[in-house]
Amino acid sequence: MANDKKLDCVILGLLSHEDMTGYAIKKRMDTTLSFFWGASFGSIYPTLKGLVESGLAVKRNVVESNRNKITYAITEQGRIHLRAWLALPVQKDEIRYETLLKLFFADETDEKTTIAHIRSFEAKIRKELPFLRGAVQELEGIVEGNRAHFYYLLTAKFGVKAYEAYLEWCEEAKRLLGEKE
Amino acid sequence: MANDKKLDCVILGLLSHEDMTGYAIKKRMDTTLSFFWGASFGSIYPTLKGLVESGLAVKRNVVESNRNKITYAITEQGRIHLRAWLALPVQKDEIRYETLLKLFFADETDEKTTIAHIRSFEAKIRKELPFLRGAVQELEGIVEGNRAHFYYLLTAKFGVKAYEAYLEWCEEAKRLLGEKE
DNA sequence: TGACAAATATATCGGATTGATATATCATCC
DNA sequence: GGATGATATATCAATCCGATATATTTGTCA
Repeated sequence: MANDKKLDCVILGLLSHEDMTGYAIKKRMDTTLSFFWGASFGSIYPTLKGLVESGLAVKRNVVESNRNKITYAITEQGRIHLRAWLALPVQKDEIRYETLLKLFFADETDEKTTIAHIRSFEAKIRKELPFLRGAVQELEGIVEGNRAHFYYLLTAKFGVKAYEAYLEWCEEAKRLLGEKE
Repeated sequence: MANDKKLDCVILGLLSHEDMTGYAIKKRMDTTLSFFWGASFGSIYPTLKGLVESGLAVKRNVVESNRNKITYAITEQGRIHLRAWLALPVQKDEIRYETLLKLFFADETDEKTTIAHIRSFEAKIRKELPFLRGAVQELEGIVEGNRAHFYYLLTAKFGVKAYEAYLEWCEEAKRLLGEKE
């Protein structure tokens, strides 16, 4: 199995911390990882299937509080795969900001629409920033001696710095759009 | 034709500025738009075909300096489609930073590897920042009265602010990784 | 002038991924 | 008891990327 299927490695990374169900993996994606990565159910479940088939993870039927769950655990082979990927150079870092796309082509629309896009971008950032700041504060307290928490802290700090810069830009963009008229 | 195929709208946006070949569209994606959007040949050519089939663009065989080119132009219908999309709320802004992903799972690897990832991220940003700063400076000179240039300027300013924040984070991350030992 | 690399230009294909949708069970609240 | 929402798994069409193939033109160095 090649090391270039990203989601294989993301899921193995999550499983390296703890055993998880597909649903729990999705939830983690939508919370902790959401500001720098994402994945859908439509990719998570087939990927888990593939990981089991190639021996990188194992499946365990668990009954917990009267509910049947399928929990996945990383294997030694899976850990080797994960480490090999971590050692490879980063292939791609990319942004896909539809807001900037619409802004770039905004000469085809009216200013009101454009300002609305910026405001809604700003609102989204303002809403997410407290969670990132909260994570930083919480992690700074408990990071001593825990490597996993330390790295989580570094990513959260990235998020805070980036989002603060975005908000500064929003102010400037709104000001320039206002002056323009 | 629905308004939810992003690449349709991106290409129509580019064609709203000037007629272009598929190749020129790809080049624009890899330069001006690269820090907030991307597209491959494997999506650009089929999309152009689709745009022509649905009457949003027209194809023109052009002979320029002994070379046969297929140039595409936006139609009035295409402009209507573009404007409708611009008026819709933004569906999704997303980051996919493999660097942050590898950092998040870095407790499975050694510190040397992690620092190397951060350094190479930093190098990439440092390399691209001058282009963005150059664009801002150039555009600030010629922006008067040109709406398209003004919006291009706003996106470039976003890039500069974001990239400067990234570099600050790189310094902090390297420092914290150093102190850790 | 000939050779070779690089840029221009178009096109296709497998595989990865999203977004939507479907199904079902369990927990909670009124 | 019924509604709603969370948990949980799964599939599918549409979309998109990355790699690859092909061919022509331009530029450069010998």
